[in-house]
Amino acid sequence: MTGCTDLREVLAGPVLEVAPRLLGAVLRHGDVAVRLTEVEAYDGPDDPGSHAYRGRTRRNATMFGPAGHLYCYFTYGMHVCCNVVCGPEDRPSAVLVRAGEVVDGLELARSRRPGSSDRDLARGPARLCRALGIDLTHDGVDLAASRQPAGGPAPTLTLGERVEAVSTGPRVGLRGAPDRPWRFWMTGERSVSAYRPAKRL
DNA sequence: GTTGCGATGCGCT
DNA sequence: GCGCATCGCAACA
Repeated sequence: MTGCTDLREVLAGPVLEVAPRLLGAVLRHGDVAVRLTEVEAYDGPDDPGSHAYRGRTRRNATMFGPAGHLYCYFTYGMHVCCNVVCGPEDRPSAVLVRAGEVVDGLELARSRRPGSSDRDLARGPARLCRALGIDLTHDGVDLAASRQPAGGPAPTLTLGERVEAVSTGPRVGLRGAPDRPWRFWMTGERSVSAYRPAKRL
């Protein structure tokens, strides 16, 4: 905890540099903590895969704000996914948190995802949010906030050591710009989401 | 291990 | 209306 300023500073860097640094970081919400093993970069207004591509709307407003905030959105009628907003403030960029390994609060995480194996608890962006208990009410929270707001714990992020073995590849599940190798994961990690190569075309 | 498909509702055009 | 930064389950290898 050296701090919040450090975190904010790191996250305000170029998204393609920030993304790999988030590998190994720990996202905590209350009693449950997840060590991130897979992330995906969304860079600026010119990225056809990004929610910010078509300009600012009510939903993606958080992406246009300062780095270090959590951007949560609802998709596919039933799932919540979350991103860490990063980059300079005038550039809507974010890193989608795709998968991780539960490192604390295992019991609670299991109870939120009954029937799942421990390995699958946070394997996938929507699963990870569910395991952590993150929902749309957490959209816009400041991960580097020094104080917890009243009314319950807020998610926090702690950077880890820089991970050496990082693999990259194309992003997952996008229609636009599937070609950019902006997905990062820890090489050999089994908790990365199952990638469906060569989807429909 | 893989591939295929339906569920489901909000945000945007 | 349409599409979606997905998941879980069923079927198959």
